[in-house]
Amino acid sequence: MRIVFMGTPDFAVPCLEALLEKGHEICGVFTQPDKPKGRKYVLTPPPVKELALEKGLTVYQPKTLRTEEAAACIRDLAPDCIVVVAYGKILPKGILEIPTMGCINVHGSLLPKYRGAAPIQWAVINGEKVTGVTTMFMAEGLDTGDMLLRTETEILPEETAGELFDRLAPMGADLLVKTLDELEKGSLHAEKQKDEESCYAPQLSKETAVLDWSKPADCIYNKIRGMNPWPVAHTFYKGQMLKIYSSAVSGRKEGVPGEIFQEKGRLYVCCGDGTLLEVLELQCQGKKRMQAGDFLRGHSFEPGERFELSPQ
RNA sequence: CGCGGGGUGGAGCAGUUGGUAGCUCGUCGGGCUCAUAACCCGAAGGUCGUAGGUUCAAGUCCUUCCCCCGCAA
Repeated sequence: MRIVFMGTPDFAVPCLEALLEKGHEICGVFTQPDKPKGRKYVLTPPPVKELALEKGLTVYQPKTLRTEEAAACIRDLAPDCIVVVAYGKILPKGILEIPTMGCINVHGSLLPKYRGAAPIQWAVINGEKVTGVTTMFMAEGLDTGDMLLRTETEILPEETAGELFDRLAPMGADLLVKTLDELEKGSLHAEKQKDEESCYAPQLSKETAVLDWSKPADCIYNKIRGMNPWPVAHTFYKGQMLKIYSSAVSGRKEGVPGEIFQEKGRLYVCCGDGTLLEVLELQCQGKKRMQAGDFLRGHSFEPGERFELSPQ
C-alpha cells in the first residue's frame, strides 16, 4: 500500500519500522520540525526523522498542515492511506479526505477512554489496571474516529509510564500492520466510539507534576509512576525542587500531610487519610539521582519538617 | 557566550573572616547480647576534579580547562 506516515517521538518509531518491514511503500514521512534541546540548545531531529533519513525516505517538517501548500504536497504524493502515530498536529478535514482508503491512527489507550496527548501516562496516574492500543479511522475531532482494532494489556502494579510506553509501542506497531492488512482485504469493521464513556488525557506539564501530600498514598504512588520518566513528580524541600522517581505505599501513620521522617535508614512522607509513602529514589536540584538512604546520610532533618507544595 | 547548582576518604554531606580535613553511613578487626539495619572498642582509607597564580601558609582567594546536574527551550 502507498502510505504517507506521520509521527514524531519514539512511540511512533516501531510503527514506521513495521510498515517498512511489511513492504509498504512509504511515499513520505511527516514529522515535527527539529527543536532545540539540551543545555546547549542543539537543534535535534525527532526520532521518526532519524529513522526515516536512515531508510532514505523523504521527510517533510511543515510548521502547520493548515495551508494549501501542505495539502497540495500530500495530494501529489497520492497516498492510499495516511498513517498517523503521535504526530502532534491536528489534520484538517481537507487532508483527511485525500487518501483513498482513509487515515488510520494508532492511539495508546482503549478508546474512548483517554483521548488526547498523554493517554499512557494518565492511565497509570489514574491507577488503571488495564489499558492497550487502539487503531481508528481519523475524524475531525480529537481521537474521536471510528475504532478498528485493539489490543489490551495489564498495567503492572509497579510499572512506570515509561515502561508501559515501551511495551505499548511495539504492540501498536503489530496492531497497525494487522489493521492495514484487513483494510486491504476489506474485512475491517469500524465501530463508533461511545462519547459518553470518553475521557480526556491532556499533555502533562511541570505544574501538574507537583505532588499534593494531602492525597492518599496510593494516589501519590500512581502519580509518581505516571510522571516517570517525564516530567517527573516533584515536591519542594527547603525551597528547592526535589524530584521523586520511585516510591512505595507503606503502612499508616497519622501526621501532617507532607511531614517527613526517617526510620532505619528509610524515608517516609505522611499523606492524606493517615497513609504513608516511602520515598525510594529522589533527586535534589543540581544533584544526581540517588537512593533515599544516600539522601538521608547527608541530610538530617528535625521532627516536623515537611515537603511543601511550592518553593515558598 | 541563555540562567543556576556542584565536583572533599566506598556513599551522602560539613568545612566559619585562608593556618595542612571533619560528620553520618559503609568496610575491616575485636567485644557484648537470646536477639536486633542495636550497642561498645579499635583500624584502614583523602594528590580536597585539573593546571597555574597570590601568600610564610589555600579545600578555603584569583585565573585556565575538564566533568556532573537542575531550570529553560
